[in-house]
Amino acid sequence: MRDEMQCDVIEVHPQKVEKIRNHMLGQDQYHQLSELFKMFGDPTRLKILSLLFQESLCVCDIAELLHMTHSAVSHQLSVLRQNRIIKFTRVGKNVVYSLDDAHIQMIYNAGLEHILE
Amino acid sequence: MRDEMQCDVIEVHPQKVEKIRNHMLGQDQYHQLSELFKMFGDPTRLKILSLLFQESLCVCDIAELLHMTHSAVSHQLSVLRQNRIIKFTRVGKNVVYSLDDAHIQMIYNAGLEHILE
DNA sequence: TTAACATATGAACATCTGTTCATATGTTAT
DNA sequence: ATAACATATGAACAGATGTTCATATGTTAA
Repeated sequence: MRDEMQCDVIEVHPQKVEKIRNHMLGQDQYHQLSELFKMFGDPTRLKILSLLFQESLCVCDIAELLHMTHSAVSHQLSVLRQNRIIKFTRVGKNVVYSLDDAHIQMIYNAGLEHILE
Repeated sequence: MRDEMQCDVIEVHPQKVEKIRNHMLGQDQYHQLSELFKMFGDPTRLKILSLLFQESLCVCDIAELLHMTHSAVSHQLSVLRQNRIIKFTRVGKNVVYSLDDAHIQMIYNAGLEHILE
């Protein structure tokens, strides 16, 4: 019934624990959720997102705004694309990136509210 | 005026870029924000948070619920504590952890809404 | 077609992250 | 004080992450 944990059954509050366990998400959902939040866990990607909240932009504009190489920006855009945070359309020589989903800005804003107290 | 970027001023849409630049946050704020989101970027920490949304818990209960070693849980709790996501109080032999701020659940829920479409 | 521009991508690299293991600290009951 | 329990912490390690560099792909204009 119990595993090799050190603390005693009496100490662990078993009914409390069982009740909480029933309300947990599935493993896969925690994983999905962490992958989503990882996208917000890097300053470069946050900057890119905050730019795209204002306006759709090409790689070149983003690189200029962030003072970064095109390559570094393109790699991050690729990550954001793969995680369906942003989408893109080709316009002539340029590839224009924009937000894929309104949820994204809500998550960003929820975090921003927190750090601004 | 411009740096060693490859693309031409005409291509970069300079007034568009300047307008957007004025609305950016400071470097430090992007960093703070990314540090905050990093806390949500790991399944173990998400699980711990989702437990604490329901109820304050001691390390032992959390380890039991997550089938993890006390040490691994304690390390993550330490990270969450240092980033002021959770707080703790000692109750006899136990240390009981709980949420530090209502914002935390809002951020989590915003993410959860997104992955649930 | 060729040259020039815009973006993408693979490999390499240094750094960061999360867990484990061993050990230390702190609390309570005896 | 001592033993047993609960938690914390440092070092070490494997795996993930972000940037750079070199190169490839794709588009447009000449």
